[in-house]
Amino acid sequence: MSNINDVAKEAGVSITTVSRYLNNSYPVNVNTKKAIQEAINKLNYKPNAIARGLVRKKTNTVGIIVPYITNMFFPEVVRGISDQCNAKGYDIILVNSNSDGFEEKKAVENFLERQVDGIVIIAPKIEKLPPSFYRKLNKTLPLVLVNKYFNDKDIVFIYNDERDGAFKATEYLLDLGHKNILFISGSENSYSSEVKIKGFNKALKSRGLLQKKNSEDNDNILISDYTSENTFKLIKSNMEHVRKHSAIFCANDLMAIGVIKALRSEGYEVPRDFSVMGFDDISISALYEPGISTVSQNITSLGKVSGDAIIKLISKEDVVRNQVLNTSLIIRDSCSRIKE
Amino acid sequence: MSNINDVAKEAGVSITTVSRYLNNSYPVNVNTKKAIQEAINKLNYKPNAIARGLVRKKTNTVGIIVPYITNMFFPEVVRGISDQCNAKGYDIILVNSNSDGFEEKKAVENFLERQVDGIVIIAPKIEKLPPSFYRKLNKTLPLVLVNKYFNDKDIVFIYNDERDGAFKATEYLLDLGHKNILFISGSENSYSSEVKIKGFNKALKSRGLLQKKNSEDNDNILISDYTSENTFKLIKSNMEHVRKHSAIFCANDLMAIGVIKALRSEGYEVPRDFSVMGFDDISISALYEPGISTVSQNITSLGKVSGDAIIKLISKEDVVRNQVLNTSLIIRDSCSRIKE
DNA sequence: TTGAAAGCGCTAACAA
DNA sequence: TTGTTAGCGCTTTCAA
Repeated sequence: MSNINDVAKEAGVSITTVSRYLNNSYPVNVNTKKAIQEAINKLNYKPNAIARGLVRKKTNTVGIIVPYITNMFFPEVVRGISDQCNAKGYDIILVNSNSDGFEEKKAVENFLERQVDGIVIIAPKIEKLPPSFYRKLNKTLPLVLVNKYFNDKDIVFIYNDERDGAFKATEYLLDLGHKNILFISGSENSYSSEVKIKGFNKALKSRGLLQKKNSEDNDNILISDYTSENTFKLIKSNMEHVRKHSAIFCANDLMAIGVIKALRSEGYEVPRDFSVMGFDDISISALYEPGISTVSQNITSLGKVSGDAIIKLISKEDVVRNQVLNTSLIIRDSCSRIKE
Repeated sequence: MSNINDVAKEAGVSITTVSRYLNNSYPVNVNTKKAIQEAINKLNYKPNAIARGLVRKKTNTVGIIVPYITNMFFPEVVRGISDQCNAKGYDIILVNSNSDGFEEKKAVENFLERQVDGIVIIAPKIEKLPPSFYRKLNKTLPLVLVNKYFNDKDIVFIYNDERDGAFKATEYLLDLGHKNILFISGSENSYSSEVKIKGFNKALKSRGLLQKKNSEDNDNILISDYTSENTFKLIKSNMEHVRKHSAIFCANDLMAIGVIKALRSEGYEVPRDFSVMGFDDISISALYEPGISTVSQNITSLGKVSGDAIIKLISKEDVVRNQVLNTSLIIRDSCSRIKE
């Protein structure tokens, strides 16, 4: 591997001039330019980004932390961020946290050592890591938090309006005449399930349908785990309870598929006997039969906007602190008007 | 941000001693250790990996190039590589090439400038970039090529035996009594489709069923584009031709779903009227109804083995040059014995 | 338009 | 067990 010295020697100039030519930072004589370029070609020289990063105190790198890269939702977001960053000359260091707060913290510290210019955390573990962690980090370097939110006016948050998505989906079901809607949550106390339940309840309340009880014995909510398999089992073993409802609203599409399969295995048809609504609009939902009505999370623009934001923060441009993206209802074939 | 000088001053020792403590490279007095650690804590010091990389000529980074991060197959591979690398203290720089040879080349050059310790290319564009490109790269630094192969005894290749997978799938169809099998290819002249067609033809030949023709008018092969939508259309507009066959073997699962949907919309049922076989075993295939019989590519171990290989290459350990992983037949419900 | 030299933060050879 | 010093490959003042 040749370095800038070799090039300078070969071209018969000083390394300063080579550097200037490389970076276009000062005028260089045309003939000198030619000589340098020839030397570069001859030696197959490539500037060392590490050395450059050391002196410039800028690595043109952004760190991304993702909970599960295998989760369909996230690669799409990573892709959006990565596209924006690459276009501006930044590279991506990607770390998979397994949705573990400790791993996330380790990744952040590693990023700091690596002198990344900015950090994007997708679905940060705000249930595990205290707000102070993120606040302090946000003071240290450009930071963007994606798809979660807590109250802080200095941090840049970019997320989908899941609450409104759940609200719209519930309204749609209500408009179809369903009065007893069962909600299948994906986890007990996560940010995402709480937000969706809020939207769900808001819609019920607006029609005077919200039962006034403490949340403990909410009997129109069942808790599953975001997987198709376990939701299948959950429905099968709670059929008696399920039968009291005419529509089932699931916190993600995978669970909606589990529900449909369970219902079928009990001899029911969707949407004939039950309406089933999903959330996320993963690619399966369009391919499945029946096509699953769901809430689209606008994943692509989530990534694009996040990538845009981190680049702007790094460039010290203004960025809106709190960007909430619209979700939209995707109507396919898994819901129908209630039979009287 | 404090540096090693600040720590040394604070602890009242030289920077060498701090460095030794940090790297555990030489014995340091217990009290000195304590003083240094206190200084580190007080100043919240983190070693600068860039500076360290410059002098050590090692960045603990591996570059990964992936054609489409949104393609379901690839995140799984990336995950495997990333797990292995992280466990050994390496970070991942990820670049999405859009399966474009030029982008891939740019990414490689960028990696070289960034002084990565090794490069893993998933599905390298060997149809566009000449073998010489990879051979030269392989002489420059540790390189692993995943899921493609060309004849070179110095490069480390890790790939699934797609040929054998296609062979086994075809044999299975043959064993069910199907004599007229239609193959849906995903592209015209790609490595992957050629390899699968070879396996397909080998099975036919072994039963004396291979038509002796030039490949131009192979009338048991239809060319699609790996998407569900276009395969749907292709089947619809070629129904007359399709009807001459009793089984359809698709080069990926998405196309299998497109085929099933098209068949349904023509009033047929799968597997009653046609048997349909996929390839890849993406997660939809288990959830779809009917469950799609397919060839599993062993994606997880593809990533794991690749990650392992690049680390070993970097550590100058021995690595098998040519690792082919077994594919396996996953039998679900989309194929049945032919009706007489 | 060009060059000499300092220095980015760190490691490692050499010396003590 | 510790410190001095050179230098990794580059950018950037300062001076010419």
